Amino acid sequence: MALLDHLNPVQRQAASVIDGPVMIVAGAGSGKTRVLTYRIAHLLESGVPPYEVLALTFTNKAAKEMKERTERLIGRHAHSVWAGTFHSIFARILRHEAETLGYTRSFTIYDTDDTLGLIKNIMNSLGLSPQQLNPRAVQSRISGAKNQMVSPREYEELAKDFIDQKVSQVYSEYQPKLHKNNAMDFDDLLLRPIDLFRKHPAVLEKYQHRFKYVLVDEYQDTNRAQYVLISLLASKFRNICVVGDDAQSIYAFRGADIKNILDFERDYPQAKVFRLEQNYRSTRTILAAADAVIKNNRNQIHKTLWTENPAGDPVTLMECEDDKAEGHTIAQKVQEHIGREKLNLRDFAVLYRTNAQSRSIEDALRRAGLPYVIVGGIEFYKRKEIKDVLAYLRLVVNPRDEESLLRVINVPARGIGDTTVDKLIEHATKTNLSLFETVRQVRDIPSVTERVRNAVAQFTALIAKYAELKESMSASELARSLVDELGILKMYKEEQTPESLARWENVQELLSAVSEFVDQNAEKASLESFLEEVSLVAAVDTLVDERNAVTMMTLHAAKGLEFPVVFIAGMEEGLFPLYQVTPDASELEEERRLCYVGITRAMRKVYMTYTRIRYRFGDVSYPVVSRFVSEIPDSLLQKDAPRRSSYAVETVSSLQAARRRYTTPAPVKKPKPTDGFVPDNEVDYENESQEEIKLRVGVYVEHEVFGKGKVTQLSGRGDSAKAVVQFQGVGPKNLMIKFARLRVLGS
DNA sequence: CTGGGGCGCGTTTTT
DNA sequence: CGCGCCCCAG
Repeated sequence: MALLDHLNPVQRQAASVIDGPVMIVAGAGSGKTRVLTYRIAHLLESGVPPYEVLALTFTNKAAKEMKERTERLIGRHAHSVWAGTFHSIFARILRHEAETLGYTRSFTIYDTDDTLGLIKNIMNSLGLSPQQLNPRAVQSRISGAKNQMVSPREYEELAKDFIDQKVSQVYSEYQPKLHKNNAMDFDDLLLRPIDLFRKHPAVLEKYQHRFKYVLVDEYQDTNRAQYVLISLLASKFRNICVVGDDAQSIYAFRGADIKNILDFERDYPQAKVFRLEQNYRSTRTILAAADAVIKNNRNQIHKTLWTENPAGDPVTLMECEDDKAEGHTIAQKVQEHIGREKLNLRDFAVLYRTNAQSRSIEDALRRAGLPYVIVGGIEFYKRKEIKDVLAYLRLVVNPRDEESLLRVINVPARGIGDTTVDKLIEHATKTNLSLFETVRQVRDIPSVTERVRNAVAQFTALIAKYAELKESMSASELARSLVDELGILKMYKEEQTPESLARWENVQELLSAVSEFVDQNAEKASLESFLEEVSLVAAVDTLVDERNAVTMMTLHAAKGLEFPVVFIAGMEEGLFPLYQVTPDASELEEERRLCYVGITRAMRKVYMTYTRIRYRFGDVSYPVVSRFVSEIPDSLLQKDAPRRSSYAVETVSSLQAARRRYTTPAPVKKPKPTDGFVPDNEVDYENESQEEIKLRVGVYVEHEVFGKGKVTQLSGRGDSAKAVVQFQGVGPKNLMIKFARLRVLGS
């Protein structure tokens, strides 16, 4: 049987037209990835060398899946295909061409936290206080401008209002500063290649020949810069194939332009367009519900998705008293399903609009003993202790990286305080030297005391030492040795709080991640490449399929995934659709597309929940059910009886909760889940809850630091529960129970 | 210069 | 409600 015989007729055509521009409009669940992989396989079978094929995606996970599936079809040959995210592919190209652009190939990639820090520093030097101008707003405007390819100069001309003028000032400093730091932000990873290609036609031509066949996944999510980049690369051979679904465009907020997909036929008049409209994933009811919602969008290419699947169950809507009841209801439904059908925990997904919603659901699942994984949330690589170590590694690789320098110059505390740092910066500005140079020549600054000079000198010697060791040590040896020398692990270990122990674990986890990276990438495993990979991992990338657990994530993170049973929590006006004031039409349409994405993740069953009382920002609201629910006809909807909140006695799962909150292993290659909970043998839950229950006023307890004492007062519930304990010889202390690790001694 | 405590702030979604 | 940041005391 020939390769393409496994496809339906439209899929087959879409996969077999090799030359010229092709657009595949692929509805949800219509076998998009299948077509893409078969298309690549077919290209290779037709004699196209794998290294001439470039497949661009938005997440590493999607790229990896595409590659693996192609390899499964036609073998190792497919391994040399260039498949990756926009950002990682162009970062790779930029490493090769860095010198042409005035960077070194060791340039650092700044994530949003790093750039925010940079923006704050610039604002500070310009005398702009964060009160008068929110640094985050500045950041978002600068990034927006860059996505639209508006230069600092152009921005200045366009800036009319007061805020834009200030932003313009910052932007004008920002870009040169990045360059000076030998650093690029996420936007630069797309913009600098455009610069490169435009200024150096020979380089462009080299890559045009390199990538004769370009495929783009999730084309509806491309922004202006990505669009230009694709056009440049494909303009010579015009073998470009884009796949997308305008109904699933959910990233307009960060510059994705739905016009890119709508205009494809105009850009490439000879383009062949294929529509994949048969859905293989969902029941008829689910599709009908999704369609009923999306058709309220005016701005939409009309599509008729159909399926041969059975009608299936209606969508179930469940009203809950509050978020606690909501979590409880979800947990209960999961258990019901598992008791009734042959379903695994991994068959369930709980989707929500905002990460903040996860907590109450988490609590409920934990209480029900249901293992779960959270995709995203507070990410591993954004944790303070991790960022600190990474900043050292970055500095070793790229001493011009001023943000990293400032981050760690006094971490762990070595007596170089703000005053000293200000002096250093001032001196650097005056002498026009880089900050690292200035720091190296600290002896020339008279106002710095001898003691501080020595501290600074030691710091630079440390960095210099590792910069040299880098030539003879593997990345993992270097990281281990640096961390040891810094005494970071020791410091966290000695602090003996649950947070610090969790940080200790995280740093250990980071070191294992480096080792693993080195093991898996052999001679290619430079420190630079490790750092790059780390900067470019997305939350979804860390989702492990092997783990049997309920998956929790935002609706955004769920795109591209599918689950037999899907819960969408928080179907409330204001929350989903999310808005602060009155939403404008286009924002509302994006929210609606997000709802469409959510519903179409489900294969067999969709549950929606909403609450009558919602706690947000610490106060209450009494939301009304989301308009998206109302858009689903009654014939497809089944309303469950309202759920009361459960008034069961609350037990505080102290240690466990605290540790979990601060421990989030998610290393690079074979990542562990970003967050979650798996009952295991390490902790005895029974005992733990018992201790909690026994915690009453009058009881004697023991604390690791304060010693023995008597509980005199209890307040709060759940994670915020506190106890006042009268310690012998120490006096009264107000403690958060979840952190305090109190050992109950008896009455 | 460091650390702790208190205040005020924001809070969408992500490469 | 939780976190980050600032200020204050040591």
